[in-house]
Amino acid sequence: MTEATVGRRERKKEETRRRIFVSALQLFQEKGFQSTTIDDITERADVAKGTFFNYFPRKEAVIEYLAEEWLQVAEDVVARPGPVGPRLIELYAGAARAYEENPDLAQMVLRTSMQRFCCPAPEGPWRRFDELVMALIREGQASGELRSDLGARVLYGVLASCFVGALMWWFGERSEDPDPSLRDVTLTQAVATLQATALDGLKVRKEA
Amino acid sequence: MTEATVGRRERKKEETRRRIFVSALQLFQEKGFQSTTIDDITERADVAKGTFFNYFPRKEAVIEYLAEEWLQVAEDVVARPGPVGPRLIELYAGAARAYEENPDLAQMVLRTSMQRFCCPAPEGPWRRFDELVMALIREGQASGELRSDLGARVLYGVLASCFVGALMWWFGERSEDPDPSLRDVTLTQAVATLQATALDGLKVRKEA
DNA sequence: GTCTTTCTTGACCGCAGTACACTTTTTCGC
DNA sequence: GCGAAAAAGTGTACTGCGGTCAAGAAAGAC
Repeated sequence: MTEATVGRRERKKEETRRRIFVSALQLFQEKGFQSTTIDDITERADVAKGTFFNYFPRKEAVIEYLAEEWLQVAEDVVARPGPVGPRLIELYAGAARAYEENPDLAQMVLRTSMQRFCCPAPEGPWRRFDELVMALIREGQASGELRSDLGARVLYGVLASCFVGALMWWFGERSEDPDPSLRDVTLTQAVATLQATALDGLKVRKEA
Repeated sequence: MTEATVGRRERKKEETRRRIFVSALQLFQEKGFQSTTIDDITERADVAKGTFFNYFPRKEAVIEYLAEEWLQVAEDVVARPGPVGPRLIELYAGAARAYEENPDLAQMVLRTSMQRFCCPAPEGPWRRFDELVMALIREGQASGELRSDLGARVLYGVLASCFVGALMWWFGERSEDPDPSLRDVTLTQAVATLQATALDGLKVRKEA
């Protein structure tokens, strides 16, 4: 019963959410976030306007929902065993790959995230991402892999920044440089390069 | 003529812009950016709604205009003689001070800037800030003060990130830590601490 | 004065989000 | 099975705000 009964209603509900979600993302990619109206979305999803708000309280909530899905992937990475360093890198490299696969959507996610990070108390998926990375850093500090003379949150700041920096570099190269070989540098490479600078600062210095 | 005639109209225009600008900032501080309506602003500035859009194409343009004013200060810092390092630091420390003096407004500026940085081609004041810091970095590379094995834009990425990281740390400490002594760490201190990690990566390594 | 240019005005539009009364579908006790 | 309660969906009407626009007022040139 628990399987079949929870079914019908729950299933239909999930299906409707999915239809709205997918329609919205399609339209965002086709016409951009701003130019897509709720009416566009509900028409394509074949539901009434009010139904949209049953599932997503605001238009941006669709983007937040997408962020949540991507976050699932990130959580799997963090849960893996082994040293902290590679997992941290993989976390950001994964984000970079998501970005390359779907720049338009990723940009919307990033833009929304950025806004959230600017306010003292980020909420929802970003708060969880926050805690996720923080836990990973604390683990690294406990195991002696990461330096402990600075607080975990400082290290988190550097790490997050490293990614932001990579993004900026990537955007910069792409828009400024007419050389196509340089323009084709991947974001993943950009993240790797940034490790050579900022990320190194996080590690325990063996020579000093 | 050029002095007296440029007067009347020109003067009134500037005065109207100022009145709208100041009213807007006041209201943003009193009720927040979102909750302030254009009607609120125009009512306080005692002009018609349409007049607002003669001066600021969008609501956020008020924030951009504020950013532009702050940017003037930054440009003076960059123009100063001497080694590049202290000027770079002063640039960000200045921003940090502006932040501490007026957190609410600065947060809005930051939020808007963040959004702009996320798109490949930042425009307006941010583009100029971009060029400003880039020029400073190139100067440092030319004089041998900053490492040249990485492109100027990479270093810029690290530098900008450093500031973002400091902000995140600052927010984090403030919201999480109940210890008031820790909560009173200034953003300027935060920036300084971040230098110990990310910023060091920029410098020419003398021992290696 | 009158002509031209520039600025101001308020009515107007489109869209996000709300409210509500109503229909349809699903669940579940009996 | 059946019928009532609960939940999800529909459609419409409404509010509020960001942003536009055409017509009118003010400033300067002559």
